[in-house]
Amino acid sequence: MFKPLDPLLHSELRLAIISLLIGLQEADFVFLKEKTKATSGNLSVQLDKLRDAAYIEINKSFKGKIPRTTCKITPQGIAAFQSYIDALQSYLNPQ
Amino acid sequence: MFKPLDPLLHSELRLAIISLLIGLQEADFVFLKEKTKATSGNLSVQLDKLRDAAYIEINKSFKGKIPRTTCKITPQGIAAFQSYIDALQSYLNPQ
DNA sequence: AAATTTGGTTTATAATATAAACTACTTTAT
DNA sequence: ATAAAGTAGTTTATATTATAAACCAAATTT
Repeated sequence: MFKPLDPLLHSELRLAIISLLIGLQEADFVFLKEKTKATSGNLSVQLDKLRDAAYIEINKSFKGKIPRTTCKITPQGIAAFQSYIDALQSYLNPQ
Repeated sequence: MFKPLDPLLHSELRLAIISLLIGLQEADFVFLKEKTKATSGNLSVQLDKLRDAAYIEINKSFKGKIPRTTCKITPQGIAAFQSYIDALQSYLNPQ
């Protein structure tokens, strides 16, 4: 009847992050922070959780003197998002 | 960009409860428990939260000698569900 | 009449989300 | 040169939420 919802994606901020990354090749911390309106702390924590699950990759570098954190969705992340949407259907249109 | 997701509905069990009640006129505790696979304790707590938000009404009676708790969605509950689905769209198809 | 089942509620614990405080710089103004 | 303010985060503490375990009262079964 109801498919379980991946708890990692069933979070407003993490879902927003993945939504953005699905459509983009790469996005950096500042961009994600602006788009999601998240606080830095919350964003930092949730990005780590997504990376720990291998849903995204996080790369740290420098743009001149300024640190830059870029994020990229992985194939696992894409698959998880697809499953999440699929599972949601079972709630929106239950049999 | 991203519409906020009503935290009351953004919960696997509460979403399942509302999903069921949307399609039904009324459902009782035992029915909801079977369909959602929730434990009694969890179901009890989440039903109270939905009632506190006036998303559902809870009615207690007896079926013969046995207690019976029935639930019914309210107009506010229906509206909240609609908004939730609408907000979800902003995550599944972000601009 | 003891054990089990039904239909729950309450309470305790674990997990999660969030904000506040902090770190390590860089840039700008004095 | 130094102080103040800004950037880009991380860490830690706290509040909220979800979940399970323990419990209760009555009914039913053995």
